[in-house]
Amino acid sequence: MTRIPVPGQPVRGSRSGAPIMALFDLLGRRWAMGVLWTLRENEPATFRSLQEKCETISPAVLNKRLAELRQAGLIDRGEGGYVTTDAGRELYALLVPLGDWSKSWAASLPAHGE
Amino acid sequence: MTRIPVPGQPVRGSRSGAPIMALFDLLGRRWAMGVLWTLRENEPATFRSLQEKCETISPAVLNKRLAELRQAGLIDRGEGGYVTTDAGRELYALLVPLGDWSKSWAASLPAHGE
DNA sequence: TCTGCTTGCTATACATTTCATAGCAGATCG
DNA sequence: CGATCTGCTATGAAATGTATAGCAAGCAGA
Repeated sequence: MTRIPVPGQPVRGSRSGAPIMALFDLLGRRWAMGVLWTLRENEPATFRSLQEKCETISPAVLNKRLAELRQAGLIDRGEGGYVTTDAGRELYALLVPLGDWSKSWAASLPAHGE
Repeated sequence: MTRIPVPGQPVRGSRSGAPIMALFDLLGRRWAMGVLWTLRENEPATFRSLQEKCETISPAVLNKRLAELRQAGLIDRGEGGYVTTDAGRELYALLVPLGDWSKSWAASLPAHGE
């Protein structure tokens, strides 16, 4: 099983395991925020539907992220599939402003990268 | 040079390049949020001092993240070292609530993981 | 019960990213 | 000319992620 970053123990980025660093470690894994975002406050989502919504995620990684997010108490498996927990919804709420901000950020960029 | 996720173009997680997905791609790289966090609104930081504050980051990755964050317009190189831009400070401000929340999250976890 | 479909994954092989460490070139001091 | 600090590059190994195939379980209908 994947070892998830635990606050209070050394994590990538902090030997002390400062909560924020543990969180950054957890969320700084490919797709972690994307999955949480996709799950939102919506209906329970099945593994396959999450896979589709995430467009390009591979099942191996999706499975890993789901396991980590569950261990972290952010999501859970319910009747019809995966759902966010209270904690997950709280965290999601904190990501929403990022969504708003990202639009103005996008607008401020050259818009044609490489 | 590292190719950074550009809103409006396909990024990891979205063929459409939705701004939030581009942002998640950028921030979902190891150390990206940690570097931004470490840089805060503080004094300009030198490469070496950032390396120390980040404890375990390797120079190769630090250099890569700095280049990406600069391309993304979040940080810049000033007189005494690296500093956050206005946009970087805006984004940092959005991360602050995560720092607060992470403490209650930490408290709610079994606290002894594996 | 056989066929076909969906579901949640696992297996495999390969590519990319990150880590850890060494060390270099340029600037500054004495 | 050292000695030291700077920002970084080089390198090899390990960890992580990608892409695709496919399996086993659970249903539905015939």
